[in-house]
Amino acid sequence: MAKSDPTTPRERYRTQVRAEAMERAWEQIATAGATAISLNAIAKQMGMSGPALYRYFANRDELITELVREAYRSLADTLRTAATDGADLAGLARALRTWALADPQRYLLVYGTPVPGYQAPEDTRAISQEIAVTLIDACAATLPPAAPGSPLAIHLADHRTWAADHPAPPEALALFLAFWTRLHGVLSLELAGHFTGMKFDPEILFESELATLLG
Amino acid sequence: MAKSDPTTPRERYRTQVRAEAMERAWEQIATAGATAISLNAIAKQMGMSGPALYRYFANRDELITELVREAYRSLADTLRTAATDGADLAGLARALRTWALADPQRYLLVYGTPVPGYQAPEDTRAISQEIAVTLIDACAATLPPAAPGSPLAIHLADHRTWAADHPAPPEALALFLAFWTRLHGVLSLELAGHFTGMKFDPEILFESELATLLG
DNA sequence: TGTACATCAGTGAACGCGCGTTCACTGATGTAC
DNA sequence: TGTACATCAGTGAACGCGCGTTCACTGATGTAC
Repeated sequence: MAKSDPTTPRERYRTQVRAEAMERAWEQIATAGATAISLNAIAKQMGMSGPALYRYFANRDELITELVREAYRSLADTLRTAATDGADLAGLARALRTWALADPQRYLLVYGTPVPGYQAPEDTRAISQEIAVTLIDACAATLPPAAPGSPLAIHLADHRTWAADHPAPPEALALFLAFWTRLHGVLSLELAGHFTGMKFDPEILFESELATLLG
Repeated sequence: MAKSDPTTPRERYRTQVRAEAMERAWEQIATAGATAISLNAIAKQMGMSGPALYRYFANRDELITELVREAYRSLADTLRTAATDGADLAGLARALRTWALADPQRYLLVYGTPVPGYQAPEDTRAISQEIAVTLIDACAATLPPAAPGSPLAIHLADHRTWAADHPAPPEALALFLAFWTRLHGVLSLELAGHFTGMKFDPEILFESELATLLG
């Protein structure tokens, strides 16, 4: 049993060190932003030499890719869990905001200004689509029975490959895009600090946008 | 006449070199993002030595500050000119989008993820307020006579210092915030490349959001 | 259980790079008499 | 108009820093007989 177990002690150690490195990477991101991620600095903070980390990551880009993947996965899981627990679109919106506020730089790594010189890998697109599908499901359930066909909805009826060809009515796709972009608008400005100094409460704005979305 | 002119040849030369340095800086931003701005690289591209630029900018932060100021000024002027020429809220929205698409990194420098380690100076707040006031004016003119007092509007009635205590009805302030955050939501995702791959037209989404805003 | 070997984690030195910034200096441009 | 001086632009060398990454090597951990 233990013999056939594919996770040898060495393999377990490897994943452990990788996990700790990514932990430190998140701390570094939280402090100085995604651009500042440095294998040397992470290694130093783990008490080991710079080149040692190259046993665990091929290079800096692979580390960033892993972080992006982890962030996407975390959000996808958060939303899917909420949906499974019976959350409606409003509940998903609040889950999204909670997730974003828990670690602003994690949100911005994925949805903020791209890290210069870094190209996101193809397979994150799959997770991104998974997130979209979860939200489109909730949008379809929220939709009033006879929603009017807006120009956007008409356009989307023929452009739904990005949504994994989700069979929802085009109005649900339109609702999802409004949901996504509006909440991102509030969240990204809030997380980037563009509301600090203005003395109003961003949460009220968020809730107001959400209420408008739900009609 | 020419004697009392305060712009001596030397001063004119100074402003000229400063202008060219900022030109190169914008090119550098367009290529590699705001984080990559480097006095040395700019100097080299101008055919002069690195330290020479320190005659024109106290340090890297002052250059960035000047770029931020220039971006804000450009947007403020663009919107004010459009408003003076009789543009309504929709016209201002399209002027904003045109301005953003003309130089995506310029938009992101101001409204994107903040440059790590850089603190924006106080006086940009004034230009930012000028932009807000221009838009709030247009929002007030767009507002239906008897707009309902949403929770957000009620909240904003007592929190309008950020809008330079604009005397518009709180519903106009609420409309401005929706205007700003929704259009930023679409624009920032578009400029950051989050719609590439999805095959739909972001402009249709932008126009759809705009139509919804105007009721 | 014990020995011989292979695997792999981690080190330190090194390469080349670019950065921000300071400083002493040259040479050209302006100013004052 | 011509000379003497002050101002200022730009240079090259230098400092210290951190980065990504490669490489030859040591030492510990596992594996096979």
